[in-house]
Amino acid sequence: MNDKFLTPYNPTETEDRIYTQWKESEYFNPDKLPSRHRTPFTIIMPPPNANGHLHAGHALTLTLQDIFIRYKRMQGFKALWVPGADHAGFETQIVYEKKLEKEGKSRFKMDRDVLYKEIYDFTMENKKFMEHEIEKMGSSCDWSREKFTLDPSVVKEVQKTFKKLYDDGLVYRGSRIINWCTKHQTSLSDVETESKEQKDKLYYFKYGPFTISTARPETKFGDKYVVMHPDDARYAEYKHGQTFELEWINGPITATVIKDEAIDMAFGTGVMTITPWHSGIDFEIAERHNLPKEQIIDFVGKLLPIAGEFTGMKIAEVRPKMVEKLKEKGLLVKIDEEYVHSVPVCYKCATTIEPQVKAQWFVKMKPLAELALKAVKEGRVQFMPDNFEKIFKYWMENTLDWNISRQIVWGIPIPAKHCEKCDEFVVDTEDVTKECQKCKGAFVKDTDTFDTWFSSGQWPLLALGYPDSSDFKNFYPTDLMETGSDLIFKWIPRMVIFGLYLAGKEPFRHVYLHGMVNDAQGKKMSKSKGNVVNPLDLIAKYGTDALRLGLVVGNTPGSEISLREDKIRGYKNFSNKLWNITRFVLSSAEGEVYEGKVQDEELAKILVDVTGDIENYRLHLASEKLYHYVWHRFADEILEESKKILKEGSEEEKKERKQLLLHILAQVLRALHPFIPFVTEEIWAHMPIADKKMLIIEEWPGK
RNA sequence: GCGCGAUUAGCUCAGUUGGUAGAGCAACCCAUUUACACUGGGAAGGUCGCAGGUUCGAGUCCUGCAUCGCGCACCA
Repeated sequence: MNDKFLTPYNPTETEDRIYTQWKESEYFNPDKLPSRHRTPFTIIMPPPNANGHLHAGHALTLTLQDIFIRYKRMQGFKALWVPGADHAGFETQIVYEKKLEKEGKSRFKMDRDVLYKEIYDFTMENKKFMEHEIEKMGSSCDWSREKFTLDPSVVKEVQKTFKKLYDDGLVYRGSRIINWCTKHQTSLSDVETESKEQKDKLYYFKYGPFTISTARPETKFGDKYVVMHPDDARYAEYKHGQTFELEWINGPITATVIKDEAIDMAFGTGVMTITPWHSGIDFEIAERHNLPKEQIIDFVGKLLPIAGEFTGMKIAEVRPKMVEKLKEKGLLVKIDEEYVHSVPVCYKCATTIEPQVKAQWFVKMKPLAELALKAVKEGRVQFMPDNFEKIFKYWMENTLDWNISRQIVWGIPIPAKHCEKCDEFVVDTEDVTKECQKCKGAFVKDTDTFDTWFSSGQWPLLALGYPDSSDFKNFYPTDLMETGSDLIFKWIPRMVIFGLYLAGKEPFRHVYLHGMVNDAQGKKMSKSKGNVVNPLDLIAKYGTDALRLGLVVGNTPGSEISLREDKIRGYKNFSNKLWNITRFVLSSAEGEVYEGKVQDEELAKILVDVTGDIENYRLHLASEKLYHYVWHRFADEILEESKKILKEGSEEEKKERKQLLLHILAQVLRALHPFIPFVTEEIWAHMPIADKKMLIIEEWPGK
């Protein structure tokens, strides 16, 4: 027996060496697998952001995907797992802006090209860390196929998709209400905002014969339309279109009555004035009745000249001052101090979103969402756990047009131009149009970039080299998409849509969504709370195998998991237990070669069970069953009873028992390999088995 | 306001089709160098959130309620 089993298992010493062996074997590459591997099984890795280090959530997703890939590879599938890296437009730009802030710089004072180059270098540097960490997790992904979301071929294809959507009438440029982050100076899509509940004051003002209420008096300077529900009996005497004179903030104005069903009669007085430039609802009302829109607040959050004496002031400053002024004019009716409502905030900096009207590129979602909805209803895309199907459908039935323009440099440029003179625009992927056909003015390139999710949404296609590559022909549609449940809106629907729209086929058949990884007390990890767990620290202490098992056992699909160190420590002990079992088996069976003749019905039955569990995405059960069998059945009982047989049995009984021990150990190593690949591969190398291959391509033991 | 999820041992969580409650950790007792102390054996610990219902039988199915968490909407 090898002396190495005389000392406890050392993950740190083992893991990097084994990973190198796997890489050298080239078995991560499906084209290099032995001939028994014919039917493709494909997973596209959700590309981690290339702007920093991996967190616990990455550790979980990589573990789950690697388990499925290794399992399928052992079963004889032509397993492909495509790794990637995401430039993560807005998020990376924010990370870099924070870095600039620390250095006392601002991106708004920098040349665009210089800034782009700096973020590019920063990203390339961080991409290396991220890739190294994917390797540390034991991920058996095919590095020869790795893609980056800013690879020239990817950029080109994303721009072509934009052109195609435009030609098909599914992308349009429009001046519509958008979510504007005054800190980051960019528009955001609806999924890039969050709701924040807060308590504000609700002000009631006299507006001619009416009393209106508002939480945002500072937007009211230009309000000239007063709106009420057509069925509201209280205001039946006022007719739609009727005008009246009134005294308002900065003097007398003429206002018009508008009747619209969007008004909630139960709210406040049932009457409101509208500010179409700074409110989604008001914008819609204005659109319906063809009313003018006027900007009150500029893009940095300061009042425009329409505010008269308040021009140039910030919102927070203006609000009390103008309320005071209205009070002096006798127009303040009352103030409700306890008005609790939610406001949209930037999901990254929590700055309150200022709705603005701005010319942007939009994707017309309804016809595309219908494609996705149909695919899900027909079962061509299935969710695990299946309650996500309901959420997906609801979302697809209630889509808003998607703003894909971002006013940031870090991203894929939108291939469009507009005329300096008349604002005519043109989509130009080849950069050939120089002059406006309408007015002969000069065209300038759009400086906006795409929403990251516009390119990420096409990732299953792009990662496989859509449209012409052989990989795309061989491996699309993919089999499984494993990602966090928080991406059910941001990402999953967009991938389904683009897959169906561009390739005519759903991008994946199954979606497995894991829950968020929380700290030991079940609290969300965040830098501000200081409870962030770094997977690399855990790997250094307990080994990757232990971390992987700790993330998988008892973790049901979709539900949150509390990451506790004592649990991971327990699974480090399991690796060592397996190590010592091997020590006992190999020393007991010294000189014996595994003949593969014995069977063990009990184990065979468990392996059938485990196989069923994995097939049905019950990894938490599969892993626990194996753990329990190895520790409490194989070690505690079978090994113990073997001691007596090996000591007192006949020669025949001894030989049979040795074969049985080798058999169980071999089967258990195979079955555990997807879960704890390092220690099993290491032990496998010392098994007395003739003509064995590396464990990574050995046959899966269950039926 | 609408929707989703959770509520099971001290803690963190399993419990696949309804058939006398499980794991890991912690705590308790015993064993003291055993393949493994990163160990073994043992014992203890739960009216499965509450109230009804269906059933021969409910942690599991149905209804209602409560508490916690999350998402969406409104956000005048």
